[in-house]
Amino acid sequence: MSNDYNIPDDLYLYMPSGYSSAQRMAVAIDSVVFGFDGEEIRLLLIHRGFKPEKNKWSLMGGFVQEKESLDDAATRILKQLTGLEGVYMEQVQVFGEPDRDPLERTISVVYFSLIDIEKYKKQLSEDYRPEWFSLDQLPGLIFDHGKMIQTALERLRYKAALHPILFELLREKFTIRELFNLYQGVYGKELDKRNFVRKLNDTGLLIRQKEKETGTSKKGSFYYKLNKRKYRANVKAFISLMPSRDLLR
Amino acid sequence: MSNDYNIPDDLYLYMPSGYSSAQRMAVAIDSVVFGFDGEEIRLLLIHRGFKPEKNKWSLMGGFVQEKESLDDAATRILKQLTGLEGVYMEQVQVFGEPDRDPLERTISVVYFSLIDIEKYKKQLSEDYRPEWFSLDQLPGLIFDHGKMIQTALERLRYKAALHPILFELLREKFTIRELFNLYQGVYGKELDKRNFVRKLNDTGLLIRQKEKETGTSKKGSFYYKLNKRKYRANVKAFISLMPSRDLLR
DNA sequence: GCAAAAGTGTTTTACGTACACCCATGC
DNA sequence: GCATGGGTGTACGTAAAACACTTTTGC
Repeated sequence: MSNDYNIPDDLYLYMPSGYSSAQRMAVAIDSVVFGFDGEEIRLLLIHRGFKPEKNKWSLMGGFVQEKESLDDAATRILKQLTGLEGVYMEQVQVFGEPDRDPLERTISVVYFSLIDIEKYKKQLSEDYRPEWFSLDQLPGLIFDHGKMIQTALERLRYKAALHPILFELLREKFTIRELFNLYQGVYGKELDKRNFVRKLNDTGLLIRQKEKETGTSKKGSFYYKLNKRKYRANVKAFISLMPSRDLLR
Repeated sequence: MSNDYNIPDDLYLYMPSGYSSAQRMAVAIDSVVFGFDGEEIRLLLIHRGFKPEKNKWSLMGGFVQEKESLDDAATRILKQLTGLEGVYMEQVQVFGEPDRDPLERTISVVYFSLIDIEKYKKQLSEDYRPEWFSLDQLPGLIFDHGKMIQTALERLRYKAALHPILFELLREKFTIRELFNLYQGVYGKELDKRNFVRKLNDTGLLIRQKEKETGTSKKGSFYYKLNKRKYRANVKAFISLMPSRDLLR
């Protein structure tokens, strides 16, 4: 018996130099980056130009460094790819099947982030040969990255059904049509424009600008900005712009 | 340059024998076990009988083994403590601050589980000297376990506000009063009994039994069982027994 | 003048909420 | 017969949903 309490070795036990029975594993971050081009929601993937799995696509990822928290690592990796900081980001889930990575046991912490696709298009690091993909045209992905994306998307839908986080995907100025397209795209579902707009106005989150966007219609549509004070107060609150009936399946 | 694409070494790179730049870390599970005694919700902690942090309390935890998935590890650890299998369990979040464990860098994946406190009281492994604690009387906890509990509780509240998972905490037969107490306890909030009961009946999740529970009242109150078929179909759906107004803060 | 998108209102329905009384029983 | 917890019903208000027409302007 190794201790007074009949506790198996694989439980927490302090040893003079590290835990006795813990197997050490590589710990990675994989980042699911969502963007929105005004028409549909898109996902940023990087191209895998080396073997194995050459010519497949991959989430942007990397290993957690020695003195780095998980959030810091996720932030760093997103910045490497997009040049962005201060982006909305959320931990989704950890993936840790023993054989998920054929090379060695690796635990991967998945984050999703929501970025403004237009504003940062040119800041994208070309080192990774990134491309934006439609959700319905995703390519073959390495490892369990397809499942990660699926899980991240479900989480996004879940969260966005109750909290107004999808605003993070829009430019500073946006039209209601864009927002409408965004919600329809995320949920793959037709919405009633009139009810949507009314709910939207009721939130008090929008500030109408004087300028109009004139590219898509003759009449032109007003630009809006987000009321940031109100937004910050409400991200944690329940604000659903989706019909309540069939939120999740 | 180590490769064709100008990719830093801390990104995924296949090397003949493992990843070049990944620091290996211990990967642990910590398990937040909720139970309900008919009156209030409780949390299962184990006593830390050895130094450092002797006389503090701790979540039940352990390390992920070499060929074990995270879910399997969480299942195993719960079984070690409670003897239970087939329990409702959910991954909450990973905690990975660099200094969260003073002995060595350890990533901890937190799960919460919902168990029937009565049924399994006697199956508890005494090796760990476990005790049930009220949420408002939690003792001092090691490391970041206090924060883990806080996060798990928030997740439980979030989830249970929308999905009928709290049934997992009840015995096979239970009274409406117990369920009512449970919801009030989880949210620390007074509810209207009449509205609660009506919503409950509307769900169609309950099957009234012929027997009554007679301990707490002279009239006696009917036992109910969960309609398991309907329950399974609904765990993933939106069914809220909470007032919708002030669900989350 | 007409096509194309923008923008706005009303009616109906359903759900949540507030609220109060009778029932069965053990003592 | 009364105290205790068990169990049920109704009226009201608000919010969601269904539904259609007018406006603007570039061509």
